[in-house]
Amino acid sequence: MATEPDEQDDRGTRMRRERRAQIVDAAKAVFAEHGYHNASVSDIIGGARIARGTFYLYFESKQQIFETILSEALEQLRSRITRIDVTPDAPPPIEQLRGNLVRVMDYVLGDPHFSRLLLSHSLSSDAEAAERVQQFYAHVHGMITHALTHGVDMGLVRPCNPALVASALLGAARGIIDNVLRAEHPPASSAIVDELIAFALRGVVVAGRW
Amino acid sequence: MATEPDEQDDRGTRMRRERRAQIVDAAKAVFAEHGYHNASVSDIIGGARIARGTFYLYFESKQQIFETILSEALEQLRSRITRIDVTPDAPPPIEQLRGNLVRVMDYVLGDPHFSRLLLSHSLSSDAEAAERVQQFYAHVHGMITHALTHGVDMGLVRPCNPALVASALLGAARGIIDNVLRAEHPPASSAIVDELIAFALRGVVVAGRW
Amino acid sequence: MATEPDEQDDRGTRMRRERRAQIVDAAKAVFAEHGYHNASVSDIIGGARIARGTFYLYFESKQQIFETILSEALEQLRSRITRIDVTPDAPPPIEQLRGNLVRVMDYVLGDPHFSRLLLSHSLSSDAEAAERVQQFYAHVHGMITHALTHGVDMGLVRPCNPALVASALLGAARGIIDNVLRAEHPPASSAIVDELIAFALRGVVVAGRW
Amino acid sequence: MATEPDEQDDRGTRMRRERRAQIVDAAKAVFAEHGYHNASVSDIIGGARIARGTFYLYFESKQQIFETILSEALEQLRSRITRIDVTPDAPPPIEQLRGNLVRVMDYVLGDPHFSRLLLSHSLSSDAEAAERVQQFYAHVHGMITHALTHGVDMGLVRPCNPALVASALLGAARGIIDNVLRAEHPPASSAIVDELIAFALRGVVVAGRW
DNA sequence: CATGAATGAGGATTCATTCAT
DNA sequence: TATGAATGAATCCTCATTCAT
Repeated sequence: MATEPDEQDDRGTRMRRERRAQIVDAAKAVFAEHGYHNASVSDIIGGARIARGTFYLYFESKQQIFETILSEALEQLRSRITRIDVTPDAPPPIEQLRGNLVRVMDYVLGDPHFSRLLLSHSLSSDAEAAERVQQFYAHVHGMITHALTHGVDMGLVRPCNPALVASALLGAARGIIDNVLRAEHPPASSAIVDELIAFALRGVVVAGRW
Repeated sequence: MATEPDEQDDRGTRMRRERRAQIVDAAKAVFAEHGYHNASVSDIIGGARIARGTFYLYFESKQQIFETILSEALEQLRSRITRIDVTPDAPPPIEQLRGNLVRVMDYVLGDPHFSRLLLSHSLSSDAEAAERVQQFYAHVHGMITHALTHGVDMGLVRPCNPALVASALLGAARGIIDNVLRAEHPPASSAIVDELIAFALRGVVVAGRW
Repeated sequence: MATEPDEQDDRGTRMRRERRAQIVDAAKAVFAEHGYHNASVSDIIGGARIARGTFYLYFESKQQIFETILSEALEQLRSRITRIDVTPDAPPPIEQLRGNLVRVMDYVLGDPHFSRLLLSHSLSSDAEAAERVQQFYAHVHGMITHALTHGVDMGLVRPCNPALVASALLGAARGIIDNVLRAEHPPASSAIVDELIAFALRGVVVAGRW
Repeated sequence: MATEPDEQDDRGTRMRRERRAQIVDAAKAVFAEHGYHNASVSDIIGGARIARGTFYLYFESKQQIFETILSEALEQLRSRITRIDVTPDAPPPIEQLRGNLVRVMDYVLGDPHFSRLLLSHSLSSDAEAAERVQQFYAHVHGMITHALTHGVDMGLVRPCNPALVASALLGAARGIIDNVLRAEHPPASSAIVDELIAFALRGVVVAGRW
């Protein structure tokens, strides 16, 4: 009565969104701590302080909430990674790469629990989810492979097996993320990214040697 | 009766060892195919062609056989990685490194299924097992960090955050292993290792550039 | 405001009755289609286009609405069955019987879905409802038994175990109803009833034989 | 060691059969008392004095044991009903019919709980089971219809709608069974059957009248 | 030692009912 | 009165583990 129908609807929708987010947050924490299989719906509803039935009001099943969380996180990550623009007027490729990495790193540091989950994926959960994660990595791997191939053609990248080196690069990034997630006081994204880029470009040996 | 007690014991012991190995083999295959949680004791005893109770004569629990297998595999890997000897008479460090990597790679290619399991570890199984895997990686990470620190001191490695770069290196190795394990016809260990070493040492850019 | 209090009350009462009927109709359809247990309150409120809570404003429980519907239907049937009047001035008993059967048959054909429910009663729902249906059949069975006993006394009915034959007669009626309800194009009530009466009176053999 | 392998196997098989029968008996009683939906697996295992898991060692699900019981009972009944042989040398058809009915009646009286279940079928359980029961009745209905048609052709049965009268006959039989199952001290099968046959053949009126 | 039937704690999911708005 | 989000008891089913033979 005090509010217009629209406002009521809005409030209803907002409350629903908030409740949903509350469950998702609890689920993320639980999945991150125990893994998919060791996480029980009881854990999730306990964390979210809701009744058992309420969970099923918002998600069809434990599997579905997991896949939902996964998809949303992967979408977040995908949206933070943009294909590098090599047209003349675009910013230097390295700057674009750095931008991608900083954005990813920011996300990772902002949702550390779930990021841990992404790093240790595969067989842990169900086939559907594993496939989704796998596709995400394949997607990024493809982008890197493409960039490397391009770089080799342009004489910027030394001759190599692009697919293999792309795996190494992706692995290096994951390794650093893993390291950072374990740290109590992780460095700022930019510092981390600088180290990663330096390593990726020039390896570990001092310039000129070798 | 036909054999002396000692021989009986020997035979008994040997039979026990064989039976145990038979179970371990079956369990390895099952864990590799389904992951820890989706692997059931039924799958294992089915693969090993033994009765349910027999399994528990050789192993305390599903968890314990998993940890046993894990430990044995990690021990295999550990034994293939030797600390790099920097005394004057020792072979060149890079050769020693290459040797480590080739031996690891050979193991990985020789037991690809279980290696997959090692790559996607962490939360998949129980805390105990996750901890063991974690310790292994920490062990290797420590060795790399040590070597990098040493290399920086000696002026061979460019100044960097050794722990972070060690994570990148370890990640790169894992990335390449992951890639190789997915390949239908993986290259020979030495070719893979060459690519990894080249990347680790010099990154991706052409020499002289940058 | 535009209407007097009494009219308001009337309207309120009428609206309440209509709402109630709306729910009953939906519930009838749902129970008839799915049976008591497989019918969910969600199905009912979906059919009645009302909110969940509204249902409980009109009925205490799923069980109660079922029993209500059942009672109303049984009352309908009861009211269509009149005790046969054997006083001299009354119409011939057979005509009265035929009247009963035609009225019942008309009801059955008019609400075929729910009639199906009545035929397959007993254990399907809760004890209370089963008891009600049972009582209805017992009531009818009693009437038939009474009539048969009377008929035997009057020399119209051959000597028999009246209770047992009453069960057979009731069963025959139910069998025919069952048959008719399954038919796509059921015959007219009177045709069905003629067949039933002929069977009940004379059985299947040709007159004179046996 | 004291017994031959065969005997051991036999014993194992026998024990398994006995256990299975023990569960089936308990389930029959529970289903008969509460109906399919109101019967819980807990009720069954409570009645059978076994652990929860044991139930699933012998049956896949609550649904499956119900269908199994149903099928076995229907098979029992089917095997007790033989097609009536009208060749010259065969026993009189009425005697064959009586034999069928007595055998059915004996089964019904021997397993009264389950027989109750069969009488109140349909929507109570799952679609699969309802279908099976329905098919059984359709099978019997078909046999009766066939016999009636034949009887009409031979001039033994008065002209009628055979399918409708078959429903009445089947219903009469079910009605009598229902009555007998409710009785505390049911009459002997043959007495019941005599009454049913008399009713089916000649109806209720005294010979000569009408 | 070997066997496999039996066990029962634990987990996912459903749905009739309640209650704050 | 109407609403529909929230509740939680109840249910089915799985599977690691035990133990009598």
